[in-house]
Amino acid sequence: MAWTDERIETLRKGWEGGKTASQIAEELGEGVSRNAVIGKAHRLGLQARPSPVKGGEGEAVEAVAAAPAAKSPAAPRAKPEAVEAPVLAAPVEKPAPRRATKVVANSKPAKTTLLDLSERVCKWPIGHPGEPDFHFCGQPSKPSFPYCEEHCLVAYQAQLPRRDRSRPPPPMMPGMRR
DNA sequence: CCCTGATTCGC
DNA sequence: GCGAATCAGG
Repeated sequence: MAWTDERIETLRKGWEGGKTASQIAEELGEGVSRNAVIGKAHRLGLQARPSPVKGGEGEAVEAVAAAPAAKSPAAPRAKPEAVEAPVLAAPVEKPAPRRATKVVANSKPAKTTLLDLSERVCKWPIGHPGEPDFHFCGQPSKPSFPYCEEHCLVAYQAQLPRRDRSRPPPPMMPGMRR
């Protein structure tokens, strides 16, 4: 989509108004990513917004190595390839202990509660509201859908001609009682 | 995991 | 000019 004056206006307004890039992207509608917003904002010169990363604090970590290009605007992005490990540092290098997903003995099923809901988890209710164990499906939702694949199939059923949908009753819906 | 903004770079 | 990919920090 093109950056019309109107959309740029929305962007500028939101950005200066303190909205996050995500919120602005959402406001601009589909087809506009958070990155698109940030990229455009910078190109427009709207910069300087509290970045969670910028503060960073300096501190000369290892010093020695020496980077000829010490003039990095912000976070320097070193390409993995070009990095040469200093031989004289780190006498005891640990081989990155992979954090195993240790599911020892007592691991709870971890039910998805109201508080766990987000844009990308399936919000299909399991059980009935008010019940002690009422929760939500919680599976990864289909992108841009409120439910996972499985529940989307149940939630979004093509409208059949009235004549034909008389007989086969619809499947049981969550929260439905008979 | 989720989120944030910043930067790069192929298109 | 654009923005996905990626980085880096919370």
